[in-house]
Amino acid sequence: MQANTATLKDIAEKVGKSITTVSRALHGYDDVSPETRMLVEQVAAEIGYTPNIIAQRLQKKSTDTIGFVIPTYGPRFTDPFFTEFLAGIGNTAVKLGYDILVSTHPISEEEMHSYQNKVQSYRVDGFILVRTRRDDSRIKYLCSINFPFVAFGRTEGSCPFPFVDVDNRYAMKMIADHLVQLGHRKIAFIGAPDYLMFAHERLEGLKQALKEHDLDLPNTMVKVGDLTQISGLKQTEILLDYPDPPTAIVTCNDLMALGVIITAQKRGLRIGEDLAVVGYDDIPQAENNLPSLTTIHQPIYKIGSIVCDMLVRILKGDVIEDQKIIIKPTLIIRESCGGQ
Amino acid sequence: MQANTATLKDIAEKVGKSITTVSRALHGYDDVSPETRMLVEQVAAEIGYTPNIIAQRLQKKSTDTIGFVIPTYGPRFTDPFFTEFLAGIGNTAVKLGYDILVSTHPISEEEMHSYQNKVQSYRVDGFILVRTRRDDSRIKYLCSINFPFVAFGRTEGSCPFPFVDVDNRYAMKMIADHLVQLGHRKIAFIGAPDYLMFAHERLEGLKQALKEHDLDLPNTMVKVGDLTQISGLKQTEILLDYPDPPTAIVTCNDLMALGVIITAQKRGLRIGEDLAVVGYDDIPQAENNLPSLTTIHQPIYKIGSIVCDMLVRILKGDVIEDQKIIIKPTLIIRESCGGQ
DNA sequence: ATTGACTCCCAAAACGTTTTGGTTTATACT
DNA sequence: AGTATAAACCAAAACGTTTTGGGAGTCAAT
Repeated sequence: MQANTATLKDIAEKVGKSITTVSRALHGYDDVSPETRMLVEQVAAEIGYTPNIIAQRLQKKSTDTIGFVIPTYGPRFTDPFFTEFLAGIGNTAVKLGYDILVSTHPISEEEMHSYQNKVQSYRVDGFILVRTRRDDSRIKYLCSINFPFVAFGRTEGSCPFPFVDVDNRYAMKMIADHLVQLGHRKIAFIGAPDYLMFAHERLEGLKQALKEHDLDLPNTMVKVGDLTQISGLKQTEILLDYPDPPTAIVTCNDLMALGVIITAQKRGLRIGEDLAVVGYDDIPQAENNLPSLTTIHQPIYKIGSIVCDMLVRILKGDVIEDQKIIIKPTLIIRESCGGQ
Repeated sequence: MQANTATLKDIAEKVGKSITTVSRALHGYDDVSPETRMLVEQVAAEIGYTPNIIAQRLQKKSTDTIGFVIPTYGPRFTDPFFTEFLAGIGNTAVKLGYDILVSTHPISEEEMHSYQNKVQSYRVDGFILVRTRRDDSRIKYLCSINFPFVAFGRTEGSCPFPFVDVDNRYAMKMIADHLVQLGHRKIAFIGAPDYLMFAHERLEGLKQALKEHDLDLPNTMVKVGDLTQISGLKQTEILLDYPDPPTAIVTCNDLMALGVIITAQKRGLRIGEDLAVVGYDDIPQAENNLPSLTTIHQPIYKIGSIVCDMLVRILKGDVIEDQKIIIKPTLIIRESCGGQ
């Protein structure tokens, strides 16, 4: 069953030196003679020696592994966000010599077990957190035991921790300004559950930005979706059934925005003229859709990469000067709002 | 930095027994008196003992970890397939007590290093392979060293290995029959690079199925995409520019099919009437699209789950009676082919 | 009094690595 | 001749677990 089982001991026997010397030779210590080092390296290559990572980890008391728990919603779970983010952390981690331990978990009580278990059994050195909640038990837990982690997103709790976040309020302000400038006064919002920090921020951001234009965002114009296309589709039905429907719909992510467009098109509305639609994320489809989707671009891949890099630096004991990174997103204006 | 560091030794000291006895008590051996066992369990719970997984692994010489390498294409990589598949293996793995080590890697020379490295340094006990190639160096390598793995998809090589696959030729036959029955004679195909086993099978399957209807699939009617929406979009431009364009376009996945629809719509064609479009995968969007997409449904989540389960059984030394599972997909008829 | 069976326990080895705290030998300096 | 200094090496401990191969004590049957 096993390919390779060469150990330091095997090398030591071949070269007639001790295990200590072999180990030190391979690690570049300077108390090994050049000839010995050469010989050791040669024999190691010859018999195909690869260090046993598990033994190294036991001795170092670290795992060089980063934990990443993907919160899933139901079995038909698919969100472009996660593959792109995963690619970002994955490609960075491999460069820095770290492994990624991924697990998937519905948001639930048990979710915490997943974290606790990984911490307590020394499976990972640190975590990357995503989809932060306003009241986030994961963050509370990790803070309380002082376990290293970096989050994509903030929380409302008081404990300080390193994170990368996108300026959601700024994004909503850009959207509001753009829509108002195009003449819209009746604007609706399809958000996500309010316990999600980013959903809350986007809603509050939109409210505030509209207020600056002396516009109100009444509760009837705020719907809660679940970030899937189909929920965008359904919430739009409700909004468009109003006697006085909105002329613009802003959504919490592109997937839902695509749903909005479909419902509107089914009703014969012309997107960009009868109804303006704005998404959030700038997934690849936003650009190719018909009509193409005006949206907020967040560099997900890059954020994954930054988050991973920060975590590794923390794990290596570096002092992080900039623990709280806030990224300004950009508004990508396309066809779905018309007025071009 | 660390929460918990209780070891067997700590328990042993508290209860005044040896480490051996404590270990055996916790593992349910019957050479421990009931009182001792009770006491050990109580103390363990009290001081919050969790076994050090790394030490266990070193001693057991196994990692209880499954490797999964996601082949990525460029940084804007996002494919709904992978999140759903990952959720399938992830949720199954956690139930069976296995970890998943995910890494992302472009298809390249180095990709093999990623596998070799994980094998040689004892990082994983087995692999799950996906997107198999007709000539697959990963499979050759793992077979040659007799390392456990299960694949989603087959290969053309001769070495036998356990896999789950979808009957691609059967799927294409269903599509061909359906289209021919609707009266189509000029059918085009937008595939994926031919080195991918599933792309090859689907193309060959379509050719063969058409031949049974005395229809030809000329090379001009076969385009190669890269599974992204935008490539579906572009290849369709070419097909529709022909003086004698196809009346139906079959694609290798739904993302490309969505691209086909967009290009056709931009040109003012009515999908389902002027042009029939068929996808493959049945991603959630296929159902919600306007028009909804006729496609082949593959139970990706379930396949992930089965593959994971098979691998774990192999790792545990079970004899697998059914090493080659072939799943019959279903044709989901929706609006994009019309004729309903 | 011995034997055998049974119950309960444990010291030590093993997994493969890195690190600690040396020793030995040769060379150079007083 | 004695003493530093440096170069090259290594035995043993440590990381925390599981397993091996026993041992000691009790009780009942011979």
